[in-house]
Amino acid sequence: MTTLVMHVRFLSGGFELSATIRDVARRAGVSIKTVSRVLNGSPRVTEDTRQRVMAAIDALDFHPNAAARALVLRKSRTIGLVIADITNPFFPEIVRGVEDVANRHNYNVILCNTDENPDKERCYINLIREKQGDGIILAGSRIGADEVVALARKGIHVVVINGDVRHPRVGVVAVANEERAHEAVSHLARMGHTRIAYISGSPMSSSNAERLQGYRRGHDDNGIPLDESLVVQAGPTREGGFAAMSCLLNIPARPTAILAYNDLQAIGAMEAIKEHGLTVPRDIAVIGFDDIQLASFTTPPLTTFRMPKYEMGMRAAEMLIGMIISRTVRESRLVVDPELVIRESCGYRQSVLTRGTMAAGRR
Amino acid sequence: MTTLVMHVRFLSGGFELSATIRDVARRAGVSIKTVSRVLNGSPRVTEDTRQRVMAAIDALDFHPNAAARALVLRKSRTIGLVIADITNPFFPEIVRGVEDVANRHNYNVILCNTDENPDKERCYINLIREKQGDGIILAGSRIGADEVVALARKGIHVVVINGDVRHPRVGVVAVANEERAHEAVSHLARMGHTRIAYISGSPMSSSNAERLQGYRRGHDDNGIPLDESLVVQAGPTREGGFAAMSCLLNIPARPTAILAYNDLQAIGAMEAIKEHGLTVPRDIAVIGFDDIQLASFTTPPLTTFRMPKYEMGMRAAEMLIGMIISRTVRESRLVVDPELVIRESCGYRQSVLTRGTMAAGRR
DNA sequence: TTGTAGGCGTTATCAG
DNA sequence: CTGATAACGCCTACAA
Repeated sequence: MTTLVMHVRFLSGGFELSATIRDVARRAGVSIKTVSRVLNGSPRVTEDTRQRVMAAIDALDFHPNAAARALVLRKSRTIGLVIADITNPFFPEIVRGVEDVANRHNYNVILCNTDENPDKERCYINLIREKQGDGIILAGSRIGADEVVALARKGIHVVVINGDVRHPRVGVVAVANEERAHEAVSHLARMGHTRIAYISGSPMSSSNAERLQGYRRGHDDNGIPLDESLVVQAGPTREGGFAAMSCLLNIPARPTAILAYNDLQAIGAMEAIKEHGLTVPRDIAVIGFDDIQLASFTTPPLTTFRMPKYEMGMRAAEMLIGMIISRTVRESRLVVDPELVIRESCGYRQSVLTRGTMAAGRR
Repeated sequence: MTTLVMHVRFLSGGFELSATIRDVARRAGVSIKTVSRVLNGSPRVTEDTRQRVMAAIDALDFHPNAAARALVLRKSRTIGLVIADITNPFFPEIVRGVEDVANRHNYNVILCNTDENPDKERCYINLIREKQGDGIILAGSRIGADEVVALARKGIHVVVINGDVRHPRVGVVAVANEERAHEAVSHLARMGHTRIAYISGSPMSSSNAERLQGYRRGHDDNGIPLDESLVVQAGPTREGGFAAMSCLLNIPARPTAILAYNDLQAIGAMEAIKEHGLTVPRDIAVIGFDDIQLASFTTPPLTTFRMPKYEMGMRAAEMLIGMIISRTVRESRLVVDPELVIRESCGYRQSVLTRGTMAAGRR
């Protein structure tokens, strides 16, 4: 008893130590466990004592120590959200969707930007594990599917957004990437295009691989010869798209249509085209992916596939929290099918004639 | 000893328990403390034993439990980042700035969206405290300065971005809001405008209050009569700006110029103006705040004040981590002065004449 | 309804 | 250079 008192005095000399459950118990004249019960909303406690405990709690400005709780409970009510880059307009809504449902379930979100760097991604995943994160959502993941599966095997709950991991213990919010890229090519083919370029994203990206696959299949199915020199890789940014397009503009038989991995690249490409003195869509048609907010503001407005970003984030978080709570995956895979939003960057080639139709097709 | 073995067996029946420092110690044939020393990079350990420990660590796929560490160390290497809404393009870059320096210092970021709801904000702040966050960054805070000071008094490290808290223990990355709003009004006055409206943000926002103040002072200093009916409040969104502008368009003597609390509102306002059959800037000039990416893509491109968003996030994080490490504030206040980026939404009234000049002033 | 004892995984204080 | 042991704050059995 004496040592305890000394100890307390010693510490409070230097710092104002935050109150513990023990202090609350003492002040309320009850046991520690009773306080714990009150904190956890156990019904097995008298209203009277509950009041006393509550009074003590805010008299002492007590806040339960989540670290201590996480230590014994082995759950932190924290999830990790690993994305490529919050600065890419594709992600904020996803993040918001995740955060909203997390918050609703009393979870917190640790945000991690990987810049599509697999090592950074692994590093973050480890950190989340160490922080006892209850689960991880991977969006824009650039590590291998096998690594993700390995995580799941270790008992870590993980949900992948726009990835292609197939494993019963890995939740997936997938996107019909191949089908849509195929659709884009068909759409362009119908308009008479035969030289269609693909501005590719990261080779480590499964969604990119899927789109590329759809792009290739689209050529086959529409009887268009595939010219691999029309596939050029770039970073997932405006700058990347600009650079890629610049290359594309310099090849002898330049493309008449562009499918870009994402809107940012598509926008960059349009800028390059303009700078080259050409016009979109008259000289070159452009189609993107994502439908970020900017897409409807460019000149001309960008034709693109609309991703239900907020919903994807929501679903992923619901899935993850479901896994955490039930320790199982109810529905491990969900496929989102983005819709083609036709704006003016990819009008029909005889665009002047059909202008009215085009305008009606907007929004 | 027996109990221990039984215990382990019992648990491993149900789950694969992750290895602890104790397991590593046993496997490496050293004491727990030695493992701890290796983990923390203490030099007081033989290279030989270090090797053995390291081997044991990855043989067991050991990951130190940050919760346990946080419990004893009273620091979690986690900071809370409380923002209004990641979906508002003003925030992603700030968040990125924060996350980058946090990561560089081995800190993690818990992201919280408050939607400008003070209660939600308080709730998040409490959560961060409970999670033993080492500090908090508030961006777009809507709680009172006194509450922030109270936090600091309790020993919680806090940095406010774009807020007006004055206290030696609160870090602040401030913005010269009043001065810039004043400049905007002066700029408009010089162009001949006398009916300048202000689309206001949240009344709880200190940055809004500052801009409003500058708006008012700008009227005084330029000899323009102030008409309070030209100040209308709205949410910090396109929808908010649209709604506010719609009101403004319906008053008898409608304004000829708009200063909006942020770009999103300004863009919404331009949409309302267009929908009303009027033209920007000929009929109504518009100036925003922030210079979000969209701003340069609108028709016409938006004149606005460029916020160094990434840098603001960086500085805030550096300040916070500095406070955490040194337990003091070296430079508690830093003022950022956004620059007016003149685009076409606010050309000179005789804009046709000076078109060349305007274009030169653009980016 | 309430209280007591022991442990969660790590670090820190002392000895050796 | 290394090791035993007591915290850190909370929760869960079990007892009362």
